[in-house]
Amino acid sequence: MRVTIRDVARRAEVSVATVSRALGSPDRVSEATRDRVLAVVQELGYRPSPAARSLITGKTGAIAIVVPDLGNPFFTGLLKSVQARARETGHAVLVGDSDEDPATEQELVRTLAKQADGLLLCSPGIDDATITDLAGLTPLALLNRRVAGIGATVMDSAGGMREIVAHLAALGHRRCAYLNGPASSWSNHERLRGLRPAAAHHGLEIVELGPFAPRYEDGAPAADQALAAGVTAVLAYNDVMALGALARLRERGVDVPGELSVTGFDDLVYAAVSAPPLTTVAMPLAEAGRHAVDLVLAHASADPAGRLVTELPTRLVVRATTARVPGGLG
Amino acid sequence: MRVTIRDVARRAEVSVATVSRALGSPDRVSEATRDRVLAVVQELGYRPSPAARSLITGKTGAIAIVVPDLGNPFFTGLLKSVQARARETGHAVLVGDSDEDPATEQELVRTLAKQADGLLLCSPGIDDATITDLAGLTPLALLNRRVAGIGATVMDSAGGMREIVAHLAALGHRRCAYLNGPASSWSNHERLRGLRPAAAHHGLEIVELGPFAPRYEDGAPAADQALAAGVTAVLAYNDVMALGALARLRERGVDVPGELSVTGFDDLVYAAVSAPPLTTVAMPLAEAGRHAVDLVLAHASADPAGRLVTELPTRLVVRATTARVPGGLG
DNA sequence: GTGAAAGCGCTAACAG
DNA sequence: CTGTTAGCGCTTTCAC
Repeated sequence: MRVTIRDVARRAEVSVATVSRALGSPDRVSEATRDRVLAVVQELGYRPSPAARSLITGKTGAIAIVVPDLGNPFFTGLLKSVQARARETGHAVLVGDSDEDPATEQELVRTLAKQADGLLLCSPGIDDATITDLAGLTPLALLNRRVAGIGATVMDSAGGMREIVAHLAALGHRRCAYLNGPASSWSNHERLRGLRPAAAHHGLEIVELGPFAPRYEDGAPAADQALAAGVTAVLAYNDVMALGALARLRERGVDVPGELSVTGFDDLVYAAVSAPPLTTVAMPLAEAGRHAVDLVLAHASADPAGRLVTELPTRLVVRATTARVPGGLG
Repeated sequence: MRVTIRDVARRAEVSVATVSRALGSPDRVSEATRDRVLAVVQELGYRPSPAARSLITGKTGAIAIVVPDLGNPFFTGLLKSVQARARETGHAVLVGDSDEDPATEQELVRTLAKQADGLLLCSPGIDDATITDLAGLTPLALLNRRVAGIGATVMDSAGGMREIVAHLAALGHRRCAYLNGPASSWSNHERLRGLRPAAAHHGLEIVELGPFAPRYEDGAPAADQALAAGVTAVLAYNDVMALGALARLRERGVDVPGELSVTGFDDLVYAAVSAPPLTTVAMPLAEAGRHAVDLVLAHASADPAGRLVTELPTRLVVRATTARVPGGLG
């Protein structure tokens, strides 16, 4: 706004074109000129206007990410790594929080699409058709979701679920409850896709409860229902829900894992401080964020991005909320 | 990029100016014309280019926030409420994570300043002079920090600390450790500003340890030092650190609060699920975020913003990590 | 290697 | 109430 390219040009006694080149393609300017221009740039503290530049190049120098809940450490973990990678590539990051509302989510995408060179979408909520539609607006990369023809970075939920089931089965559990996340959530489907066959395979009966919102507060009613279902283990959709359930169980005097085993999903840092520390599945957040940024940027520059969808591995982390089934053979 | 204002103008058989007005100042266009234009806008899916608009108006329609660590729920809690408020006012939000590094922080501010109408800075790290300098670049609002002449929203750390001290003193503690946050952190100073006089007043001896980085992992060495210091209570700089310390203490078989009391600061959601649930001080994050956005926006539109700095109250939340001093009179 | 000039898409006077 | 016109700050042909 204050110091423009003309100020620099005048002071360096060159044309604005030369200033522009000195900054953008240093090798198309003589060394002497470049040094002089750069010195003036430094002296005046000149920074090109992103808006003006954007108007011409069509690039904004930003990427956007929209998530369902910034209160969930899973998404902020992703955001942190996205921000870091974006910075490395010289991009700013715009963030939108839809508060789990599909309509808001869509509006956010439509708005941010114009303000960013690419958009990362963590959207359990929107339907496939709409996503395909949205993908026409701007380079789009999905996180933890697959939609035909759209680039995505996913983490292996089904595999993680299989590990949980095997773990529980090995501990002698035969009747467990699964606390569903949002019904429309892709991640929830994936959990089920891993859970059901694995349970059948191990002869585990699964009582499905919910759906519940993936919020800490919703862990309480979920825990109550699980208790009423007469199971020996509870598999929660994610850590946040498991943590909420744990708090409720303690409130009701239920011994975890003595009377009831509990598992989460995500391995938030705080899973380690719960009482007791939570058995859960670790998600490769840092890698996923980095990967998704590269994916959307490649797409934005029409690079042949390589694989359209990449699946990153997950890993069971056994802590202290799972134990042998009560009254079992020990 | 694709459908421009001219396309709309042509299709609606009006001039581009009319389209612009129909969108921006609906009351300066006849109802009939407006409806026709709006219909075409709808039909074509036209959205004004933020870059072009920005170039003229000088407004970007975004506000930026830079924080030291997106992995800390304290900052993401703030971010969530900032995002919500920004959306209400029609602004996008840019986020920068400095990873606790002052140099990165400053670079982030300088970059984002050009891309936003205002900037919220959570900067424990940068020195006052630099902040004053930065404030010349763009409307700036500080969060949890006071610098002369600059708008700020702060939460009453000192007051919270006083409450903790009074609580601990009432439980019979006489020798406590304080785990310092970053030495240069304004919040840490504020904690001390509340702590020292209150401790003196209550006849409490304080062993100051650290500084430590306000990260979960740094809770472990902090806990070890506190243990070596032979105190009966440990006051951590914040919850994240307290949670890390708690994990370490459990690892070492120390009974909290039987042998040692522990307090945090911030009241993150996860403070309630720790083992045991953490006694801490609740910070008015939601209100602070909202307030800061309004402050910076008022500043950006040269409104007489009212109070330059607003202090929001904090509140002690007693949970289960504090108890009577061991061997006390019970 | 450098300069002049033409816009990028839009808003804001200024006329009518 | 509506149209014409002049840029916002910059990059990018196109000449020289």
